Amino acid sequence: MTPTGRKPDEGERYRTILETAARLICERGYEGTSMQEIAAACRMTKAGLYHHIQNKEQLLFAIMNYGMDVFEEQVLAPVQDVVDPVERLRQCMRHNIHLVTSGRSKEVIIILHEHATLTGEPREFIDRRKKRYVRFLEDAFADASRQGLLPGVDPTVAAFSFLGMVLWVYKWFKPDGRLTEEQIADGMVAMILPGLSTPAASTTDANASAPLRMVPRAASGEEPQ
Amino acid sequence: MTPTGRKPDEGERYRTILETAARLICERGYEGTSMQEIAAACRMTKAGLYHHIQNKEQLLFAIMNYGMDVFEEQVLAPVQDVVDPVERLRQCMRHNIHLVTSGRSKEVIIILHEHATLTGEPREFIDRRKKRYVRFLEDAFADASRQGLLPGVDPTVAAFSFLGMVLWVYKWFKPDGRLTEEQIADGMVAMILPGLSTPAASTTDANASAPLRMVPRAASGEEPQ
DNA sequence: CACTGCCTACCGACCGGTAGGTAGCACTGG
DNA sequence: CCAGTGCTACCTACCGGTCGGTAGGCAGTG
Repeated sequence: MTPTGRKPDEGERYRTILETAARLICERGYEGTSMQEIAAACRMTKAGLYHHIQNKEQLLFAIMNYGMDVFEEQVLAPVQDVVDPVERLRQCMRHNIHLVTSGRSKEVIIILHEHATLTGEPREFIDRRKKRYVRFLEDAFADASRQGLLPGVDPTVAAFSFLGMVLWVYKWFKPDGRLTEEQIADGMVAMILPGLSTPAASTTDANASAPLRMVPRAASGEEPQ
Repeated sequence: MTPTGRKPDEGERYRTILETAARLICERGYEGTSMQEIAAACRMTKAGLYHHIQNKEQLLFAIMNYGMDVFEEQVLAPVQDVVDPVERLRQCMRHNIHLVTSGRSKEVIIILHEHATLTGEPREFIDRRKKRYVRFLEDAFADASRQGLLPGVDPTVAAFSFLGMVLWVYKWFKPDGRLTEEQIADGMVAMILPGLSTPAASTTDANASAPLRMVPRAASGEEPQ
């Protein structure tokens, strides 16, 4: 095929399998989705699917790792160099809410929902990756608290409160509902990260410390539904 | 039955079935728990179990309704007559966190986790019961906002933020971990419900309006696992 | 006798997973 | 140029086991 050496697949096929499986598992749950259904959705037979993966559990593990990759790239990486801890948390919150509401990454939703499905070493591996995010938030809250920018709440409680608010969104958000992603982000930022009174749109006014690293993300896809 | 009224069971057997099934489903998920396992845990055969219930879905529905009953009795009822909206939210938050952390009501955890498992009319029925709680919180936040006691965030966003913080706890709380239920409650109250600086222990100081209705529940079981 | 509460024994469907075969391609030696 | 070899990407057919659910019986109690 294509003598210049392209080879169209090279793991690309594998990634579409992960995405297809993620879509189904996100809709019906891990235990509620059969390998048969996943194979059919990939337009394959079950045996064909098993040519690419080892077993169902490893498939879930791969999906979750893929989801963690996406998360770290879209939420963590863009903000980790922001100097002001409160601004860091604000931007982080916005990115995280966007990730959950955009509905583009079913893998992330699966990580959230199937938090107790994996066991043993794979479970611990994913938990370690999650824990890194918790630590990141704890540090930011501790920083902010030390600088007197936020009331001194236990950083762990603060971090999990942040996470709860933001991640719970996947349970109730409707893309065509009354609330837009921006309204939710603005509201939640206002609730636990005081500061700027008009936080949306022009984020360029307040962060005197880290004017770089502003995310371009907006303006792309994101149709209602 | 039995005109003198005794009849040892009278639905008591049914309730222990619900509780046993809830324990298993809470641990392994709805789809991951077989009727065989539930029957065995009730020290019955599967056919024996089916003598008491109609089918698996109806069993889940019954568990969820039972959970909503417990929730309304332990969280909603004790606080709904508190006049000050912020104090109402504070007490509500504490009761709700207690319900989730005490681990006594697996049914409530199932309601949280299996939010998309039921379909059709049963699903809508449970959703309607949940919606009542959301409305209760929205009203409280709107009240507080109108009285200038809280910053004016959209009441729906505020309500779901409250819920996210509080309910997400089921995903990470460890009874024998560093954080106690009280520390979590104090921290979360401090984060979104400003006011009293030492809020724990004596809840008798703030509610000038409804000194009754305080729950006795405490002091019983609740070992650190 | 009727009824409750539970049993044994079984149903068809489906589960995750595999054995073994094959079509199509790239590469090689002659 | 082309047969042979090896490999990838699938397939059909099947495995033992389990799923949710049921028919029908039977012992105990009123």
